[in-house]
Amino acid sequence: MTAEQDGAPKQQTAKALTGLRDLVLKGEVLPGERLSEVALAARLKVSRTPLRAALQKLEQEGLVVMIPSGGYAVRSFSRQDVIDAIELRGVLEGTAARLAAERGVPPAKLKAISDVVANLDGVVEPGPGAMDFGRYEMLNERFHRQLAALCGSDVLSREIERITSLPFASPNAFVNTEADVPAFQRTLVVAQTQHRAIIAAIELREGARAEALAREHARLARQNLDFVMEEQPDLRSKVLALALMSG
Amino acid sequence: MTAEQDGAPKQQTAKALTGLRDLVLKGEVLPGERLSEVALAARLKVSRTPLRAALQKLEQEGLVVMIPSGGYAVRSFSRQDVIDAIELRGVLEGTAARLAAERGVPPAKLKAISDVVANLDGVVEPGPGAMDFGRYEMLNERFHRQLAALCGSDVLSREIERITSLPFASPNAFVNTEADVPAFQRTLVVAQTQHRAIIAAIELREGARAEALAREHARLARQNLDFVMEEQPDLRSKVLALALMSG
DNA sequence: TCTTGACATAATGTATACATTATGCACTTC
DNA sequence: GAAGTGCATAATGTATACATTATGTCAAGA
Repeated sequence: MTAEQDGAPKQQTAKALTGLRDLVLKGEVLPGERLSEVALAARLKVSRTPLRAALQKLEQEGLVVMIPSGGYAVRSFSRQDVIDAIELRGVLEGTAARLAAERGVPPAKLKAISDVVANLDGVVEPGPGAMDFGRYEMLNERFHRQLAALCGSDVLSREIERITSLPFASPNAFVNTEADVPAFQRTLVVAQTQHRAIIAAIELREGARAEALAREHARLARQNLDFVMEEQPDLRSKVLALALMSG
Repeated sequence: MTAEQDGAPKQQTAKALTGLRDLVLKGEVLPGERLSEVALAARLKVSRTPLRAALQKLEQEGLVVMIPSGGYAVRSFSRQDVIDAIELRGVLEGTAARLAAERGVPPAKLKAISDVVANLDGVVEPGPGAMDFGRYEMLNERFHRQLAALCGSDVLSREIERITSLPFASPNAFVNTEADVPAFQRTLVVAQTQHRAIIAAIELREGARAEALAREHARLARQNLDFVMEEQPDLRSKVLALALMSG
């Protein structure tokens, strides 16, 4: 038996990818430190070959960087990097919204995303019991995914997917935190208002407004970032997405 | 001798990368066709391992796509894909210009890019003899590269570099063609005017204007694309960057 | 004749052996 | 005592062997 014993032969690289991503995001490998291939391969129970494939993919995602002398290291992000990534998500989602408005959207797609917005209303509306943040997270991701695909451009949706793969640039990056901070819960109401407005602008073919709204929507993430960093630093450990940020 | 005989040991993947890119761009491997690893490895005189690394990098650049059943194929781009890639370059360069204006630029960087613009003046100005398109190409690439780095955001410049790696989204994609078409030469004058205006807007901290100008600047590429496709289809073969475009 | 099945072939995915290069440590020398 | 050199060790980059899976062909049956 030269090949693998347990998993399917083609999924070793997937196993390495998810395992490695977990190690990075959970902070079990520190930024800047050189990632030993043999050690990681042993730890993840895969061979070096699929591990190297996973490292390359993670470099493409931006989580690790190549060391000039060879090998890889966990990338460390400055606060400015986080700000820029959020800004960039706003710009790209803004472009998706503008192009959708300018070029028009097939009714089926418009109905699908409108349904998501309607479902989000049910989550955000103050009702009996606590707000279901898990459900919000799921619907919010679905909204942003559908928005990225709304204008039908593969080139654009690929790019949005790329920048969104950075955990702190994800639309849900700060949602987990909000559960613990009552003041944050109200930002979800604002966010949902923006969701509605973006779709309305697209339906009305108001491209500039749709773009501006989507940009401002991403800006909420930056607001949350600033709040965590400057007013409640103790919250920072609760935001898993910020584990990669130094400083 | 198990290792390589000729090249340096760490540069086999670079050799595979450039060689494979050439094969794709020169159209020696047709879009949609499955890329045989063994055949390519033999053709490029490298082993399968660095070849696979190169394939992964090219997938990240967007030139090839994974086949669900395994392996890779040359990606085929529709005309809409080309349009979207150009639009996206405009959006990203616009963001670079806006952020540079909003955040300010260190004088050294500003002087460097201003010098490039000044040198471009010398190329575009109608003087004795034919226009030096090679020099324009070099300076134009330098201008766009410096613009991408002007605001100092690694996240943004990485993204611009990515989209620009698609040959038809490169700032120089249509410059080669212009040499053959006198009417096109005047577009270089317009382009240079826009170069000047973008830098001026950044110096004046006029972010919105800088962004709009950079977007409009990319739009020149789309104009050239439309001209080639609709008015002079025979020119299409001269634009190497369009070899990947189907339809 | 068309469809379906099995089989042979070839190609990918994985594992591992090998060669080169980088890195850390000890020793020598100034 | 500090700095530079040489060597041993370990890690990366590359090549290749192996196992599984996909694919195309041929034949048999409807």
